[in-house]
Amino acid sequence: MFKKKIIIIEDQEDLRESFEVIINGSDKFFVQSTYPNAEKALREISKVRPDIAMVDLELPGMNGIEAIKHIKEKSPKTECVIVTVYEDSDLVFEGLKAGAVGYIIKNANYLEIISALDELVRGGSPMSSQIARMVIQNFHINPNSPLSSRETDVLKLIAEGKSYTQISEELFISKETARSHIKNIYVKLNVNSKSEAISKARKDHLI
Amino acid sequence: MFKKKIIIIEDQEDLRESFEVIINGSDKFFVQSTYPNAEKALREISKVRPDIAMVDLELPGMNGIEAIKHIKEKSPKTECVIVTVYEDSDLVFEGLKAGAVGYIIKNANYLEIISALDELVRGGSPMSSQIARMVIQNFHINPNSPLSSRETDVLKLIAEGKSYTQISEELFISKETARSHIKNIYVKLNVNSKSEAISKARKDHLI
DNA sequence: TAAAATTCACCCTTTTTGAGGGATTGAATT
DNA sequence: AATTCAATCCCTCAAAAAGGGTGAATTTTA
Repeated sequence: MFKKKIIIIEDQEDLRESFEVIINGSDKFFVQSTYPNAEKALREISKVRPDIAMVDLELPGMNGIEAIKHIKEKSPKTECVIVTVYEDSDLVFEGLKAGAVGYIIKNANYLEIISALDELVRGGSPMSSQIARMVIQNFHINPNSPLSSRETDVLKLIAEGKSYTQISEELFISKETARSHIKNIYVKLNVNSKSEAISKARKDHLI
Repeated sequence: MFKKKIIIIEDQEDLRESFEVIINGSDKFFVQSTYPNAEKALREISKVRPDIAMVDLELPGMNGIEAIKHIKEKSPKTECVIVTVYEDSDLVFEGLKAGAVGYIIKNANYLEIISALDELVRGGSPMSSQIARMVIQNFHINPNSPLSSRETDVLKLIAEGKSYTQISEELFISKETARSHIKNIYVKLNVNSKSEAISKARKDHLI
């Protein structure tokens, strides 16, 4: 088994060093290099290609969210872990959306850090259940939808880019019926085009 | 503080009863009623309106996934928890997508069950880090996209239902350029319409 | 330097869209 | 019993959009 190559992007020197010591003390991981900001890390990421990047969310210059996006662009196989003081914040959620697969709390102890990294390489995502809830709620549909179930069916197909004709074929109704539903959807959502309907539907989690 | 009202939908009588005993032994929860299948539960759900529904995934008749969907329709405020033997499966993931907010393993002990329910009422989602990974990977984009960044920009707008003209306006390019990009997208994705492009893009997490 | 990405133009035909109308049936609620 | 709502279907019309083909200039990047 090869040790997993890790880089650390963290502006606080003490933290950077304590993480390094802890990780280098393990038998599964080693720290390849550390960076005080995202810019310096991004300059080398393509050559270094680490297995794991630990990214602080609050960095001078480019913030952690943007850093994660760039890392995933330049080195897609690198798994990003958020390092944060705030256990449960929207910021962590943004980081996960940007491409991170989990996060580590700044004041975590040796065991917590190593076990989080362990979970990671075993294909898991270390995160609190609060964050997990935020994540899954993102693809739960809104139970207070103003639309009828048939209208929701139609809207889903609209969101897949289907035309009136295609929708009518998939739902075994006439094209005119599909158009009727769509007109009613427009009235209920207060929009007047497919694209507006899709935007509103996604924003309000109607589909 | 009122105790949280729970219903259990589980076909195995022994499990149903042991869950009931465990939960009724806690000071924060009580079992209002139990059901051996989804159909019977759904007949009463609108009147009972439990705070929490514990739903087995493998039920005779209607399965747990469908049951969860129906529960969320009829009683949106009821939080569904999956009860399953398989800790990490696509089935659990499907249940979460259907509207569940977490899951409990069938052979969990008293403490695990109560702490999972506790996490739930505190706004968390009890789940393993393996499941968490599956969940977040659902909104990570594919780093091996065949599309250029500009093409991806265009595709995102297509997925919002935008027309050639709207796309050109939003990206400050001419309509013909937008068409060019779209034609190239069609070739790269091997499709020949907007709807096909959207389907493929979503399936492959290109957007 | 060569390849890829980004930009734009003009040809063409067919389909779709959105805005107006209106109508019927059946189920659920009051 | 009355009424509302969902779901189904039909019509017209003009404007917009879509999709296919072909070619080419410019910039960026590997």
